[in-house]
Amino acid sequence: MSPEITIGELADRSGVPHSALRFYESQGLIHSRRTAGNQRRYVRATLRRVAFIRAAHHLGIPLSQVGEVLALLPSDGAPTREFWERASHCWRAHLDSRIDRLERIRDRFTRCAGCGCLSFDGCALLD
Amino acid sequence: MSPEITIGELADRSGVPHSALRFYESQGLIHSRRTAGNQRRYVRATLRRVAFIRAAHHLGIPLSQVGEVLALLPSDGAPTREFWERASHCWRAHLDSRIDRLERIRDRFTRCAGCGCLSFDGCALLD
DNA sequence: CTGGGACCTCAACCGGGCTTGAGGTCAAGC
DNA sequence: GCTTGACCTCAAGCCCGGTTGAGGTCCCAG
Repeated sequence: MSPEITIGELADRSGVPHSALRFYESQGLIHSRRTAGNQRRYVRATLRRVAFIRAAHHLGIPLSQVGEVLALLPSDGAPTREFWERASHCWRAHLDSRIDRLERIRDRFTRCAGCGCLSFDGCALLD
Repeated sequence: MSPEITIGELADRSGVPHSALRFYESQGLIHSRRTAGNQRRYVRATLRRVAFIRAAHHLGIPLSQVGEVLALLPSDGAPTREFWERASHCWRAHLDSRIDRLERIRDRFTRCAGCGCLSFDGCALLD
């Protein structure tokens, strides 16, 4: 079991297609060494980075923000526990605010739909 | 006060830019008559249609779906009260399900962040 | 009748998060 | 040595909801 993995292995083990991995790399979220033949080789910690990226993505965090926080790690480093805790705290807040926003919209909508108005002067939905 | 309005008036009164109004028209969400000089003239009911579109948009409903429901009205018709009630019922459900989904993600995330795992076998976030 | 603001069309571009394809190279097994 | 599959780059395309710009026309007030 080599200490480095190819892009195919990374794709298989993370469930993320090659194309997306190359894209992440182009965005600076992950990094690779190149072999003499110009092929990518990843350290195994990259698996964790990819997991971190997918988890964030799943929460609706834009890649650019994920990049910002991953930039705080060494380029070949996996997220540590402390790192994960800080990020998750921040994302939890992000999720909460998205939920709040939707709930506020829903409540306003409920009042508005009740009145059936849909007019320009008076319908709270059309702010 | 003319029974018809220009695109500039529609833009001013609805708060939606010309470009977006032309785009809505290209998508079949609103309709216009053309003058001899090829300029658009809208019936006033179009203001309501635009309000309807913006309200839906605000709720996160894709334009294509808004188009589907607006297609049930005559091309120059404003949404009626009954129409609005049916649509709002449907959108309310849409909003509820989005909120549910986010809450489920949040709960799962909260459990996962608590364990700090971020591993591939066992982390619920990486399904 | 003229000036200028409102209007027209069509095409290109934006961001986000990739995918797809063309055309070429690398590496491992037989 | 040859085949085959995994890999490479770069460019273009997709979806969504528009915006921006170029180049041209309409129409109304003075």
